[in-house]
Amino acid sequence: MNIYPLLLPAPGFPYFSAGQSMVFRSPLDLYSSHFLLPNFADSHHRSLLLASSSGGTGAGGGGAGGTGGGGSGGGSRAPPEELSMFQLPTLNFSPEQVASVCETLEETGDIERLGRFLWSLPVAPGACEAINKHESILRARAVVAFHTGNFRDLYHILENHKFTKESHGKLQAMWLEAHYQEAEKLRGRPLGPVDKYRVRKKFPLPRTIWDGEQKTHCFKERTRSLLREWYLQDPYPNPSKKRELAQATGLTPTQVGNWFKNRRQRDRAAAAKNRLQHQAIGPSGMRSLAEPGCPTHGSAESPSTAASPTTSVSSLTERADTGTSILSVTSSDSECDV
DNA sequence: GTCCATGATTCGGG
DNA sequence: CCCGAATCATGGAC
Repeated sequence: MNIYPLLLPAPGFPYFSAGQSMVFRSPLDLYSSHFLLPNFADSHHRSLLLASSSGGTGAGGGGAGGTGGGGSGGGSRAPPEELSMFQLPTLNFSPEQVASVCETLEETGDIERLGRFLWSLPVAPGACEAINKHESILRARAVVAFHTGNFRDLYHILENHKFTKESHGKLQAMWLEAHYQEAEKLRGRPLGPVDKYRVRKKFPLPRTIWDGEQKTHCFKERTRSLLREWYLQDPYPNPSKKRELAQATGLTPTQVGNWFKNRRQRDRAAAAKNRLQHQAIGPSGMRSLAEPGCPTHGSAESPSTAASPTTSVSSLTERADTGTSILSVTSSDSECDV
């Protein structure tokens, strides 16, 4: 799930990190930042920016490893002498222009350049606030923080600014991936699915990047019983039948297909297990098959056994393929109403 | 925490 | 495409 390949954090990356152990950029970085900046002051800043990024000539391709972030948000500030130096050329563009540059750089994927650009922005209190109003700029800062491994900053940005739905997907992926990477580093081995699940549980998405919509876990019972009925008649529905069923249930044809596929797979697994136990314990011991834990729930519903209204909402399984009839009643089937 | 049920996804085969 | 098999993801029960 490594959607955003992580760049190694550049040494001396200052950002708006919590102020501890600030390391400042090299003179070369500073110089290249300044060299770059006048280009943005005019109305062609976007095209100039892009042209310089591809050419790698002089200032454009320069900047060495020193990525940087917007000097706001987290609170750290450069010492006065440095502040006065890089404040000078940065006040020529409007927040809108800055946002526009951020969007362009983010789209092109030039994260290092985006970082340098953000880093060059003014740190004066008024300017910071104006700039922080723009989602593109905040998102850009989050992207750069992620790519440089500044996860504290990333979390701080994501937790403290409300983002629109359009940004949610990307920001959520960064939130999770950052937490995965931290957890992985902590335990010194790759995370399995369960580990990741626990990480997600431990660090739920902040509401600033999540609209609170729950993913559906189960279909409605009405949907499920319909699917079971049709499955009984034909476990291999043709495409038109699938569409029809999709219409009737409100699911997509793919979901219907998945449901049938899963149903068949789990019936087969149950049958296999059934056979195995049959061989192992002999015919006299078949009673144990109806015990909980045997994954025969929710399989094909026999019309004869489903006749009772009380059992029709439960799952009754008939193992026609093995010649033995197993009835198992699940309660889980009726729990979910999605 | 672990196990289970269940929907979704991936992958190789035809 | 669809299939089966394996696996992932997720919510819930215990």
